[in-house]
Amino acid sequence: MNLENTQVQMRKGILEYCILHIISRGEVYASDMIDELTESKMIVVEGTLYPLLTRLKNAGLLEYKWVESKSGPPRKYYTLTGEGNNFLNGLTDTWNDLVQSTEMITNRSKANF
Amino acid sequence: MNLENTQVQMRKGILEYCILHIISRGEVYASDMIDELTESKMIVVEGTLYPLLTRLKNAGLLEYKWVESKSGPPRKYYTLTGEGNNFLNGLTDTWNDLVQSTEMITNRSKANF
DNA sequence: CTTAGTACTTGGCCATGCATAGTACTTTAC
DNA sequence: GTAAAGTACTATGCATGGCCAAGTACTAAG
Repeated sequence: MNLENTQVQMRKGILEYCILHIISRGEVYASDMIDELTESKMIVVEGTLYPLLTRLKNAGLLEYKWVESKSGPPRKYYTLTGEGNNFLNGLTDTWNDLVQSTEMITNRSKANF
Repeated sequence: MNLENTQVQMRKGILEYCILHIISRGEVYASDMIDELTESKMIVVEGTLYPLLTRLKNAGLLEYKWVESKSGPPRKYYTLTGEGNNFLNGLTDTWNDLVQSTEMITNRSKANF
């Protein structure tokens, strides 16, 4: 029961939401996403991201196309499908509800419930 | 890959934080917590709460005392230990960071990244 | 004594994040 | 031409926590 472990647990599911959001803004490939996530302090490693992308693709939320690169192997550039967009909207609601619920609880302590 | 499932995943770890917060405000027993969590739309069922309380107690974050009830069996009234308080503070930071990171990502879509 | 209500317990399932190791392609160096 | 380094993606197996479902135990009402 340490903090690190709880941080991992708190991240669960939220990453999916963040990834979909990033992809919704335009075509990106895995390293782009890792860069942006790291920049936002949402640390993610390859072993987490790639399986997640595969899962989302298999679920029909994403699609990709291969694009050749000048420095290394070709890259998968991802985009959201229509279904992916709907799913993202659902997740947005879920996330907002969750944040609001949590705030409702944590702010009550100040108000001497 | 459905919304419900993701909602469950998103809840992971956050519940722990909410529970500790509720207990930090004063002695409560399980049904009190469920009532408050339900009120805040953070739906929780017995099978989720009780094991969580046991885990937190075994980790030394909580302690309880039995209090007899006039309408049913005695109740476990929980309070935070010193260690529990420290842990709660850590979780507060973690949660705030997570919310901030997520907002950093989700708000960028509006700004035409 | 039986029934209903309240409070707590237990065992097993499942999805996700992660660590780790591995594959495949391209460019550069010799 | 081939060895080394770098980049991008793949695969496997584990740990954790929320949840379902069934079960125990105590009290009060009929």
